[in-house]
Amino acid sequence: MGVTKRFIHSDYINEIAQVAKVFSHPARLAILKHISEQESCICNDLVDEIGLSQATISQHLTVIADAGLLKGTFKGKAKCYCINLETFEHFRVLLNSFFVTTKLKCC
Amino acid sequence: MGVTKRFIHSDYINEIAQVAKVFSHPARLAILKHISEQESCICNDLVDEIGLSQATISQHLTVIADAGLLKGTFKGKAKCYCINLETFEHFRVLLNSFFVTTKLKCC
DNA sequence: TCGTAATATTGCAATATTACGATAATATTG
DNA sequence: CAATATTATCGTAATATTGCAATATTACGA
Repeated sequence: MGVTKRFIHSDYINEIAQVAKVFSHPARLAILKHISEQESCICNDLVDEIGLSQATISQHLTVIADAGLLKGTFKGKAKCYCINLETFEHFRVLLNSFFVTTKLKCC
Repeated sequence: MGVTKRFIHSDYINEIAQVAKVFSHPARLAILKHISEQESCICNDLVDEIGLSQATISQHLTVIADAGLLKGTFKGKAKCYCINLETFEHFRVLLNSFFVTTKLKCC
């Protein structure tokens, strides 16, 4: 089918899966890395740095932004992206919580 | 195209993306949770607990096992699964490292 | 060895994802 | 306003993923 049956799982499980999905593509990780290293970043820079087309980079940026991981402002012609640290930290804690709570009960 | 261009990224980035992918499906998270809560687990129990077919559960178990997250032994007719804590902890540290190192350099 | 129970594999249909070229939209500069 | 630069969106092709029924395999007990 190709469609994930989310309704059979808890909200907690679904949220973690959704968060993990954002980080499950190397291009998105690379984008996050690049943005973090430059404090702010222009999409066109990313196109040069990473070897993907502008359209593809823009798509990945949308996924990252939809997850709430970006704060975008305009600076000159280019859109200036910045990582939303609050969301980023929230995701770190969320993912870690899965590991910790799972580990505690394991054999 | 549908095919991820892994060769343009570093091994580190690719490894983290691969790990995140394992955790990016709610069924796999649910399976890990169930196994951890029962110390050991039979696939058929998972089929009852989670609302997916035996074939689908088995497929997800393969993905989890291929990642090195399971230790499987035989107990009676059923296969007894147990989480590989070393790998599990390794993955936790790996994912966390991405967050920590990215965060440190961010604006 | 035969039957049974449990798990794995195969094949398929439906949907999702990835990637890119073309083009549109938006903002800045002249 | 026109030209330019930058980013977003659309359409499309190729591949991946998800899920299940059917079947195969495996292990055990009679």
